[in-house]
Amino acid sequence: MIENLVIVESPAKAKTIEKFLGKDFRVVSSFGHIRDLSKKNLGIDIKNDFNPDYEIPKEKAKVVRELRKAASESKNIWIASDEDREGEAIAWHLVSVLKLDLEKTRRIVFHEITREAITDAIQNPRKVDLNLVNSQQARRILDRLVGFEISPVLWKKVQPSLSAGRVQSVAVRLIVEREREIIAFNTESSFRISALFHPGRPAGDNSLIRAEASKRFSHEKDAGEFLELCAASEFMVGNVSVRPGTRSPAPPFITSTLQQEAYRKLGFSVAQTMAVAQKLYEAGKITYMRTDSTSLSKLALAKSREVIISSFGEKYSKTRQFKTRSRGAQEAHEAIRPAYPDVTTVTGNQNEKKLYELIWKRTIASQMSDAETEKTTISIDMSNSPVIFTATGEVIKFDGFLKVYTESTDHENGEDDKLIIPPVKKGMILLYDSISATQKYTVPPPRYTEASLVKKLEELGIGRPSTYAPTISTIQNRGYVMREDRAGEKRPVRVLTLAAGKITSTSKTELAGKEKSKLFPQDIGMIVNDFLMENFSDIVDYHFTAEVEEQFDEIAMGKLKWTGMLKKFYDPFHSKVEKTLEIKDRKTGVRLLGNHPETGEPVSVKMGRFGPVAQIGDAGDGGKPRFASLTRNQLIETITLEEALNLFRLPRSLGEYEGDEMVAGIGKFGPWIRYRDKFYSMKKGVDDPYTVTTERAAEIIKDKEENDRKKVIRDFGDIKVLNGRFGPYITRDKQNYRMPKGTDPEKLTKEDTINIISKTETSKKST
DNA sequence: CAGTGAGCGAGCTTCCGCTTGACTT
Repeated sequence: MIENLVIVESPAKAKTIEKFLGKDFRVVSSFGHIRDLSKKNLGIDIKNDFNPDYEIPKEKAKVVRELRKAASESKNIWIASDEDREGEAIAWHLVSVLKLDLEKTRRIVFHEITREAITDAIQNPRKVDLNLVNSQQARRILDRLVGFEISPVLWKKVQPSLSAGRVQSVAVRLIVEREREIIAFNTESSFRISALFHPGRPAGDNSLIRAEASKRFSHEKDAGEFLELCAASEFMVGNVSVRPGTRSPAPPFITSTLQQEAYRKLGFSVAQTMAVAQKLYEAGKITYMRTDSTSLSKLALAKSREVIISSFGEKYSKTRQFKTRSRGAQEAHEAIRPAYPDVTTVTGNQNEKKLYELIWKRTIASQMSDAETEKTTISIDMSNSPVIFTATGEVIKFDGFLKVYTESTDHENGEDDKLIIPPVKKGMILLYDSISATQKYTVPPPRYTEASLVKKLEELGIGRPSTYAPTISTIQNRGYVMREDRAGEKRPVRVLTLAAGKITSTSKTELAGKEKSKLFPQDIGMIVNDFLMENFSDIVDYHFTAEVEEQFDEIAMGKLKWTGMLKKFYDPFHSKVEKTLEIKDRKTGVRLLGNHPETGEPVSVKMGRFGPVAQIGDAGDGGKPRFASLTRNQLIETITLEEALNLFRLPRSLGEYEGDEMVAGIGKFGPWIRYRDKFYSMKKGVDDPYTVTTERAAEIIKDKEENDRKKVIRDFGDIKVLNGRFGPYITRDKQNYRMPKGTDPEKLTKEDTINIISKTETSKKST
């Protein structure tokens, strides 16, 4: 018999805690929730006060078996699941599944994983808080009702296998609406005037002052006239102001900020960040990575202080505790920090090292002094114009936390790098080195990255640390959005430059609209979003989660009955579901583009059975419409009549090669040529399926065939020795086998290859 | 891997939030 059994959620936590408790304690883990609503159907008896039908999922059967055994062998049971709504529910399910006594079971919580906190927790047990449990049940049931009643409506009225939910549908809405802002955006350009001044004779770069004019000019002509004014003007220093300032460090990482910074500084996807952090956590190198709290344990504060003082000196230390800002935070864990702040680097792969270093720097910097700065602003007046030039410069007087870490921003171009301003006085005459008018374009709002979407969701209080990464996967798996790159387009930039009294004009180009790893909505995402906006606007409302969260809080405080809250939500919601099911037609997002210029038939685009499709003509009156699939990057919302008509030019015949026809088309993976039932890819950026000639097509086929011939080194019928991207290999039944080192592929016999294959097969089985 | 786009019907899909392995390649 074991004296005491402690149940926690995470096995890594169990291991740590066991070390702190004596041998009278055994610590086991529940691996999160052990029970959930039935998977097969709704899992809720609506008529019977929303009575939930809980079951133990298959993958949890083993854990539950082991927990039951451990419980039966123990005298006292302590449930130490996390101190939040979900943790309380886990405790309650454990009581129920392990058939414990609700009155006798000791519920304890650790605010941090330190000996002190754990001993303190053991001395202050309480009972399971049923109000908190009920608020979790309300949350769980509401999410199930929303997801499992709206999704089937989508299957009937839009497309099978789609999904909707309180969290994912808002994530999609954000992306769709941002795209529409970008589509509607009108790019304008104006001329921005910047100048380089110097006091008297130029004395090298150090004495140059970079200043910007207060006025911008819409047209090149006006900008040119202003430069002429400048050529004839005298420049004099107006005001000089020197102001001290401070900069403070960012709070320690929580899940969302870690995801953002790992994306900005290391280029990690949200899922990748979580996977690497999980490794570090399991290895005991960092604290728990799914958290919404910025607070640090007393121990971490003290340790960080020691590290800072010994590395940088007393002056650099400033112990601080940050208030958690995020909405709906439940603060069951600490911030994400190094388990041992005195450990600066860790072993492990490159990504683990990089992420650890980032976490270490952020934590340490948060406990360091403010940086002290001095900001200088001077204005420069013109003798013949009211336009004023302004120059700003900043110097760091004391670096403080900046010694270790600076937070990145989402703005890619850090063009406002602060320069040092040489000492100047009011009334001093300045000479220009050069003054230029540069064409600047306005930019549309940026598309979301995975990380910036997480940031936005968190601001809205939607989703939890454990669900940000899965939510982003879900909306991509459903095809609602895709993470993509765009090459961007070149556009002209006009520059006028005044130097030594002469104005010259030049033309440059810049790249506009280049995108890397951004979230683009797809047609089906836009259609589903519009459908939800039309029929379930309250569910996809940005405030919906915040409003129900308020009610969950009231349930937790015992001020509101959870079944009553659900009824009040469900009745009007369900009648909307019923009403929406009465809609006759499927929503296809159909858009009429105009009429065919020759036949006059209507041309439209819509979501078809196999994806977005363009259509010429109607099906009624025995008419046979023609169809063509849209290509990647074309949207139903933005495609033009001309682009749609162009789609019908493919597939097109390219003439004959050695007596057989060649056909060009565009597929999922780019343009192709079909010849004798085989497909040949066209070269990206070289060949265009609309214009490729018969000769060029024949050449592509010849090249490919020659490459294929080179590819086969030995041919033994069912077994072949081939030349691949990574060198020679053996293939049989679509299975590939590596060549042992030092073999000459030309000399292989069939026997040899069979030997190699059987050797690889047996070594595979043994692992 | 790429082409399809008639219609019917059975059986399937789906949520959010807590936790990690056990599976494949």
